[in-house]
Amino acid sequence: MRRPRLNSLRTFEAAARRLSFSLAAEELNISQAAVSQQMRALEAYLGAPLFHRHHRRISLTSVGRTYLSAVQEALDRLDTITDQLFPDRPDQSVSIRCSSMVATLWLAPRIDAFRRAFSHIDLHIRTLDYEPLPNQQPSTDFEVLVAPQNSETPLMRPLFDAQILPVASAGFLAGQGVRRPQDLLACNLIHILGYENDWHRWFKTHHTGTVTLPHGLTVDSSLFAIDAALRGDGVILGRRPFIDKYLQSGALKQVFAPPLALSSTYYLRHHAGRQTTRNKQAVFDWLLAQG
Amino acid sequence: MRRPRLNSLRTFEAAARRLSFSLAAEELNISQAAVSQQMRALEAYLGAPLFHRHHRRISLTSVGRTYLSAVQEALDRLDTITDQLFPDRPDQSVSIRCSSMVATLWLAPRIDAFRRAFSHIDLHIRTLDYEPLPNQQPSTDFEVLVAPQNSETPLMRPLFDAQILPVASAGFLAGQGVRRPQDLLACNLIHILGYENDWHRWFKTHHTGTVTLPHGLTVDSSLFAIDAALRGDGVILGRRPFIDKYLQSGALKQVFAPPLALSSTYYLRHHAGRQTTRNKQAVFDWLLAQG
DNA sequence: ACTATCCATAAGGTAATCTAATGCAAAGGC
DNA sequence: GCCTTTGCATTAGATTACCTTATGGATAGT
Repeated sequence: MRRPRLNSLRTFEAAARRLSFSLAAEELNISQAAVSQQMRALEAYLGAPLFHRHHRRISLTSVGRTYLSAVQEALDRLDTITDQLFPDRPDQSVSIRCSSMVATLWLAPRIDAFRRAFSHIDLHIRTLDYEPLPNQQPSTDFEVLVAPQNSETPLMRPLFDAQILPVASAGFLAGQGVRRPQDLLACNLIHILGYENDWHRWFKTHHTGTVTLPHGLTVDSSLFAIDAALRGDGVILGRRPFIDKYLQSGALKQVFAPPLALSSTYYLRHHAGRQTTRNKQAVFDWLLAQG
Repeated sequence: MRRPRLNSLRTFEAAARRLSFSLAAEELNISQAAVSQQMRALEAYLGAPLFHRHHRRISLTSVGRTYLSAVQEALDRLDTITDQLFPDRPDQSVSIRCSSMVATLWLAPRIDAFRRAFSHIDLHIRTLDYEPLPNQQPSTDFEVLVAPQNSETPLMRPLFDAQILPVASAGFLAGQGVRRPQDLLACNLIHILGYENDWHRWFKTHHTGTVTLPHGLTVDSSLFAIDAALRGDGVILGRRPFIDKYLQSGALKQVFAPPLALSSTYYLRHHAGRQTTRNKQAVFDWLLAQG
């Protein structure tokens, strides 16, 4: 006897509130045609038109207006109680742990696209620059981390390869005349806590002979290091693709021609201990595609 | 952010109210497996169990109980306002016009099956024994009527062929010794208003020679005629399949061996003037399959 | 023990729903 | 006025959600 197509009431609410099928479609992340069809079906089911169709706009019929307020009230009530009773729905939020550099320079620029692709999913970002304790229960769904090559498993897939190479501001470089790796030893090298070894690795790879590293500035975050380099405080071991935008804008310059770089692989790890849902899997795949 | 699978709330309401997936499935006309899957999906979505699973029964969790009352209130509200605003939903009811005999002896025995097949559809039966005025707007979706053979069109399909043959109660026949058609002329023939011609047709077909019909009892409805025959008041021209159940039980007997019968075709007509919906089409097909 | 009952699960099919492409009509820009 | 843009309708085809059938496990009743 009674059975409105409940899902289509969500569509009706949006279309009636926005007074536009197109805007409702955008809001619901479906096509305009889908809204049109659903409304046609709903009206056929109810046996009365809900909308007046004008040339380039729609308006509510009298009964449509009445129905809208009733539907809004019922859906509001339902949504409110659902949110109250089930505040954190695992399938509706995704948490990801990564360094502040990854968060700021890789993830943040993609958040807009993320929201477009997954408008109904909350994204929780937790930045932690230190290494996780190996035996600890993971607290996030995903994690972006650096690991040796060939670390790939189904739950830990390569995201991108980072190039680690010396960069500095154009202004800083102009005054130094750096040509060969060993010339760098005379410059202000900027060090990052937790990554102290990188300069050693770099010199070991690209310079033969013993090296005594100058200790100019040491900062505790890659982001600060980049800031310092942008201000012309010295040379950092920058990591592409994070610093690509500064290289493109010319704010930072590569000290040498491309080959003089280290490489390390960033992985995206899926913590299987936590419940794996369809949505999380979709986000996992989307993030990989961004790599 | 928020998006409960609205349709599954209907299932939840039924399952929680009946405290049984099987009974809910029956009520909703879906399989038990479908209920089980929907509840699993809903719980996964909400991130919390709604039911305790016991050995052969389920019970609500505390949060499930709270959710049930909220969902019931919201759905009730929605259903109430929908029924108020749209009292006659064309897709939710089907009307059919037929004679009282067809209604009582053909349709009524099938109503149970109909409700099982279309539990959400209201069936309106209008019995009218007189012929419809040809140029009048049809007031029902379907109509069962007798028409000449070869009357078939896409909108008017043959439902079954009725055999018209003399029958009477066993007790009545025992006292009469009827052997040949003309023996009938000495019996009480029961006539039906509107079908007066049938006896003439029968004698014309199965008896050569002029006939003067005895006029015993005349009733204004086939149902009364059958009643009269059951009481032993005389012989009627009964119509199979309507009287099949009396023949099977022995309450009525065929006066002659089977060949001595007339035949007429009952059709199911679909009134296209009225809105044709998916449901109405399904009912049309179902009725034809019953024929 | 044995049977019947109820829920869970998996595989596969059906039906609902969506998208992409296109049409149409009117409004707004030039 | 003509042209472009905008918004809804419609269709066919693809995709996804949903349902059914079949099966298994567990237990309560016989």
